[in-house]
Parts: sequence; structure tokens; C-alpha cells
Amino acid sequence: MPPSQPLPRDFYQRPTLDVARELLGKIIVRQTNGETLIGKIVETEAYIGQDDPACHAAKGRTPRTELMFGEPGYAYIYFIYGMYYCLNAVTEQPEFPAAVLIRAVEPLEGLQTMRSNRNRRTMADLTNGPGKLCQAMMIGKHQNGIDLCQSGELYIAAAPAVPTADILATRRIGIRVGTEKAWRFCLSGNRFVSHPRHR
DNA sequence: TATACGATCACCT
DNA sequence: GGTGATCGTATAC
Repeated sequence: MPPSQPLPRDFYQRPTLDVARELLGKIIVRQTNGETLIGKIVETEAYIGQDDPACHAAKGRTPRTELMFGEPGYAYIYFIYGMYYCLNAVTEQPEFPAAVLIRAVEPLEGLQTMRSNRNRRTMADLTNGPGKLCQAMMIGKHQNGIDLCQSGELYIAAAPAVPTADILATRRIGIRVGTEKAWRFCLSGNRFVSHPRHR
């Protein structure tokens, strides 16, 4: 039984920075092979429009970025570095290309399966990175374009808002342009946040 | 058709 | 601290 209802589309059809902040503490539900894998979002990054040089849509509308130009609340999953997938939630109104990258989750349910998917012994590095959490939760190209607002094989469920004081804003990670923006958000002190340098 | 590179990770020193 | 793995996408020819 899923923990709660999917977040409504209205949640995503708002300024991306608000969505990125408020996705912290929300629940990713992945139902596959008769099992439910659950993780709490602890780290996000915003990619906002064609004026954001780090946004995939900055170079224009292409088959790859088409989803970002569409309805909010859908999964935009891209393949990177020849081996990893990254999960995004599309935001803002149609025709405005923006999304929130889910960078890390705290595993809550299905730990054994996640661990075997990752082939790791330790819990600590199971889902503390965008590529890692997709590997752990079996999220790949087949899930690209899924509606995150409907209970199904992949969605994001509602959860109480986290205290504003617990939210840390930093520069985005892993990009070479647009690094001046503090558009990365994480739960202060959470052990499943990526990049251990941040306290 | 060819090539350069990336919103990463694991493993090495 | 550094680097190799590995391939879809965009761009150049």
C-alpha cells in the first residue's frame, strides 16, 4: 500500500525554485516486480529555462529535451556519461522548459533490493547521488515521460513540509556553466545528501 | 559518417 | 588529489 497520494500537477506548475525547495521531504515511490521501493527526497537542483546555461533546454528544443517543454509533473530522465540515468520532475507551465533534478534520497523501504541493485554493502552510498538513486530504484529510459502525478510504477507522493530552517541552498554540482546560482537545495545534516563536504 | 562531450561514479594514489 | 568507463546526443563535415 502506497504511503500517500501523488502530488498534484499544480504542485509542479509553479516557479521551479519553489518546487525544488518543497520537493525536499517528499516521497519517491517506485513499484516494480511486485515490490515497492521508497525514498525520501533530501537533495534537489533547479534547472530553469533557456537562459540558464546549465539547463539542457538552453541549446534549444530537441527530441531529448522535448519533455521539458511540455506539461509539468512528468518525469524527464536522461542518460549521462554512457552509464547512468538521472531523474527530473518537469516544472512550470507548458512551453517554459524547466525541471528539478532529484540528486539524492533517503532510502525508506526496499533496502535489500536497492542494495542488490547497487551491488554495495553499505547503506551510506546507496542513493546519495542522482545516478546512484536511479540505479538503486531501477529508474531508466523506460520510465522517461511517466506522469509523476498518477499512482503507478513511478510517482512522487505528498509528505509534510520540512521546516525552512532545515533547508540549505548551495551552488549546483557537476556543471561547468551557471555555477554562480545557488539552485541546489538539501536537508541540512541529512546523511544521505551527496557531496560529503557539505555539512 | 565522424567526433567531442556530458546535470556521474568507483576506484586509484 | 586524479582518471577511466561507456554511449546517446548534438554538431560538424
